[in-house]
Amino acid sequence: MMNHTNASQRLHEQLGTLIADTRPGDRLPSEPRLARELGVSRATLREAMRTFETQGMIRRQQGSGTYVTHPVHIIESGLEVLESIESMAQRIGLVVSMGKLAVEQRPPTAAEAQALQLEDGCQVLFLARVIHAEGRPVAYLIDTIPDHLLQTKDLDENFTGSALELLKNSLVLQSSRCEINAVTATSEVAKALGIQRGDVLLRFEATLYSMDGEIVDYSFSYFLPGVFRFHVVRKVE
Amino acid sequence: MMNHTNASQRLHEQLGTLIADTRPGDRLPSEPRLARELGVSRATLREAMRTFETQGMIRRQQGSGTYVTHPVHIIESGLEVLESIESMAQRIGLVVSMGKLAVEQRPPTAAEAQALQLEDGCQVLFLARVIHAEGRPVAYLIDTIPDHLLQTKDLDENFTGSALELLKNSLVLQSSRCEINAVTATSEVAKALGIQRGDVLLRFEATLYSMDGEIVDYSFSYFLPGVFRFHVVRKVE
DNA sequence: CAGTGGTCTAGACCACACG
DNA sequence: GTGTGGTCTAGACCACTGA
Repeated sequence: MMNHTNASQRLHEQLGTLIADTRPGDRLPSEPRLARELGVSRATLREAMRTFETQGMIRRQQGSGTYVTHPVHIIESGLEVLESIESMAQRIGLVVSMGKLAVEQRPPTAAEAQALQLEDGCQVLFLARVIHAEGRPVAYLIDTIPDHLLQTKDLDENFTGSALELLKNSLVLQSSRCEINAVTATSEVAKALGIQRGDVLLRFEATLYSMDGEIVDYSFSYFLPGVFRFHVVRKVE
Repeated sequence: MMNHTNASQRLHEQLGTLIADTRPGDRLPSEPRLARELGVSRATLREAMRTFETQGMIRRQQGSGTYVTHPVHIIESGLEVLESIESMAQRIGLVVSMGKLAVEQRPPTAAEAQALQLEDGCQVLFLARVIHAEGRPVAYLIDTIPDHLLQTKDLDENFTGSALELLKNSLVLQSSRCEINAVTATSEVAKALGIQRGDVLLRFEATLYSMDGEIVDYSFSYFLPGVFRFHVVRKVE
């Protein structure tokens, strides 16, 4: 076989069986050791591990080790209806919780001002938080909301991470325009989700409209592939 | 320099300005030379280049060089309606064409048989092709169709790459169920699209239903991020 | 043929986790 | 402190392109 991909493929298979043979929660051998045992360099091994990490089969924790993860139920959702992650998870009996939360009240960036169609001098409430399912980070959500609609003081200890639920309290919402793309994780997002910079993520960029046509929320949502299964029914013609 | 991300960020900025200052179509300095000039190793430089390649700003061609690409018009489409890429492109006045085409008539794999709900002994028509826009590969499409619906002989020289148009000729179609995910390119797909293995792609996995409820097509579509902008309107409640 | 990008190696230093 | 993963380096060999 001249095919030079066989080396990578073989390594991929070896890693796959190793992970399959390891009990969930257990730790894999360290990278230097595993690289030696498999006869490849650490860089190559890490590249091969990336796929499994992306699929959520292993979790790498700096300073501690690489662990085989417990399989996570897949969160499935149609995209036609806007739904919070909690709501999606609840439907399949999955427990989700909010991890790190960052709140800022500040002037909007140029992009935010444009997306929200804000006048000069307005401020926005900025929310960034990690969503966990079964103890693992699975999504990173960023919302930017005009501060005449929502302010820091409106966030109490009952805030679960869903900006949607929060806005529903004081507004009648209409719909969200959501752009879908595939991106690689920046350092910031990678850190929040416990993955590596450069790993692949599904990204939603959305603007939320209230019933009277006002833009009330501009958000970025980053989802771990493998945990979420989003679908849409597309009609012909 | 305490912040270790500053090195990467600075490199990213340097690369960005270099690309911006280079005329589209022109070649960048070679990797070894550029790495020397920027004071980083080739591996680090290549990692930094990956982002720009993903965004379609540069094109790397083995044995030849790295070129700054001409900006491509963005192909925008809503997902509610199933539409061929040609049709999408036509709306914005973009010329698309089919690149490499592979056709097979063979028994289905287990996954294909399950997705298409085929009985034993059936055969399928397998279509894989690259779609180009403005001379650049932008999508890789794979369709699997039961061979009682479509056969190799039905593909004439007028085949443009759209399985949808082909099926419309003989069937009344209803809708498509499309799962959306972010993936990294396999060697096969990377080669077809002229990107690197491991680069990020948007993937649609779809099953197409005819008006009488029969599954008539099972497909995977891989899209270059940056070229396509898919959106969906999500209603509240 | 020389030069390019694609891949891999061995080794190093760092920030971090955990005892 | 010790060992982990995260990152970077210098160098090598390969497949491929194009003169």
